Amino acid sequence: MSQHRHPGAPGRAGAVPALPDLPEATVARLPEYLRALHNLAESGHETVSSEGLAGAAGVNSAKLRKDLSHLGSYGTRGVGYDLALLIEQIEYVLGLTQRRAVALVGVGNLGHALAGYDGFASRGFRIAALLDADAARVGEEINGLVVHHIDELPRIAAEEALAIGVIATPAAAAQGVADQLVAVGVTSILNFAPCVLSVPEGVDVRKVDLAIELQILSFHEHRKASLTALPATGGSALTALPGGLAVTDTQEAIGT
Amino acid sequence: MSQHRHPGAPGRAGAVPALPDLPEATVARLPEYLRALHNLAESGHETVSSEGLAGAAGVNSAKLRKDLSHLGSYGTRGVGYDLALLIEQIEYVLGLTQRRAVALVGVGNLGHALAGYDGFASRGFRIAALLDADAARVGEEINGLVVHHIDELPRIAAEEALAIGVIATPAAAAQGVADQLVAVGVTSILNFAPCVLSVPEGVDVRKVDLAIELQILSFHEHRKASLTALPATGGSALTALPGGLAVTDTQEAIGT
DNA sequence: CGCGATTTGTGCACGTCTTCACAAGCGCCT
DNA sequence: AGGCGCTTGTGAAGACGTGCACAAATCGCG
Repeated sequence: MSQHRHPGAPGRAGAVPALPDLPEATVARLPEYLRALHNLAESGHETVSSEGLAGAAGVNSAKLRKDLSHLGSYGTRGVGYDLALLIEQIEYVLGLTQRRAVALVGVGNLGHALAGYDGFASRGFRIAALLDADAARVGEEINGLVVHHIDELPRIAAEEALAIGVIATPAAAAQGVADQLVAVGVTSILNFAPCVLSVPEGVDVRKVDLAIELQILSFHEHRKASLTALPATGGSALTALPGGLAVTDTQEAIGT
Repeated sequence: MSQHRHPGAPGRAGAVPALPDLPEATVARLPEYLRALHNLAESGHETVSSEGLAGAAGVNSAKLRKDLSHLGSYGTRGVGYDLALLIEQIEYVLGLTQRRAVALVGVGNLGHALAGYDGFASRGFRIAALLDADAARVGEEINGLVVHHIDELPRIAAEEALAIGVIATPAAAAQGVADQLVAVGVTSILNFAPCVLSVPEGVDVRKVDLAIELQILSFHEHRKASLTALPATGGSALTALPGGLAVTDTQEAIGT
């Protein structure tokens, strides 16, 4: 296929260039590729092979090639991918060429950490507002941003085009906050509260739950322990374990 | 199948009861079911139907039944699932009956938040150690725990059976910390640093990256915007957008 | 005791994701 | 110019996950 569909002119928005609809699994990996590409670019590389990039991103090289092929990407056979071009392509597809405004609701323990996290700014995100329902927290300044009351959300949304809402409140308050975010036009929500949000169709919700991740790991620990215990005598003690990893064929190392 | 294999006697460990090896997707959903079950139990319910539990967990009821069937669970047809029994089963399978010790490395912004997060303790986890490489942070007390230097990891691991390591360091330090954790026998790592860890076989790594989640949402925002722009005149302005969600058939609401 | 209402557990078909293996294409060296 | 080695892009097969639809099982009631 030398006939490319010119998937997008990243330079300037305006002409809508018919985004290819990527498999969801591919979309989830693109940010990882992007990070790896930036790292490689800083190390002075100009091009990279699928093998090299796959290694840096922790995936299979065939998977990587198929992922990139979905966005009609430019790579040259026998050489590899041009770093700058590929970065530009991925950033365009992910919509990172426009700096999106993020509203962070809930300035507790986690909210503080998120407000101070540089990973947001380093990609194309800008925290446009810190909000909280607790009047005692309103006015506090975090990382150069002042905390506003959640009731000011409509006013702020009118001034700034909020793209994404981040919920870092207790579970009990999360649904109400989600409703308020949806009401002012936010259609993408990142939810850190341990609860299920119900939102109208067309609104995307992604959930991050630290406790869930730990429980998944706990399951694998449990399974590994039962596997190593089986070939043993049977009723031996389960006191001190470490020393050398014995397990052999269990699970792949990198989880998704 | 009325012949159950007696999948596990949650009361007491010792006899290893041949954990069924569940599909990974099922394992990832079990913690969510567990949380929903606890909520329902607090509301005074004794039993719950697959439909009811599925609603509370935000999944399809058929999926839920299939998931539960994998762990040979007890439900009674015509009635539903017994809450207490199901909770016990899931907690056993996830290995939450034993309180696992977690070592948290990196007490920066995020580490502070994690150290203060109750979600750990509320499930079967206990932060056994706070560690950091920065001598200025050693000795600081967070949430009743004292920060130790990372070099004390071997000593701490000898005293407590560390089950899980949590890495909340900058990306540059993460691989070194992972190596140290592996060296003292940790076989499960939860990585918050934005980088790929390479670990020996048999070690499980799960990654949580806030920036990646935002970028995935950004993609969907970008796609939604391009979809709503297409049927319009073509070159209209992309200034203020909200007012009413127009998108119809786009994506399911709850992401995984 | 039998019947109907209800709900679980599961066979089956479908869609998505992954992985292999290889042809097509590109650059370099002679 | 021609050949050779290397790398991309992709067809095809297999693994995995999902959802429907229904049989089997249980309870409650007349």
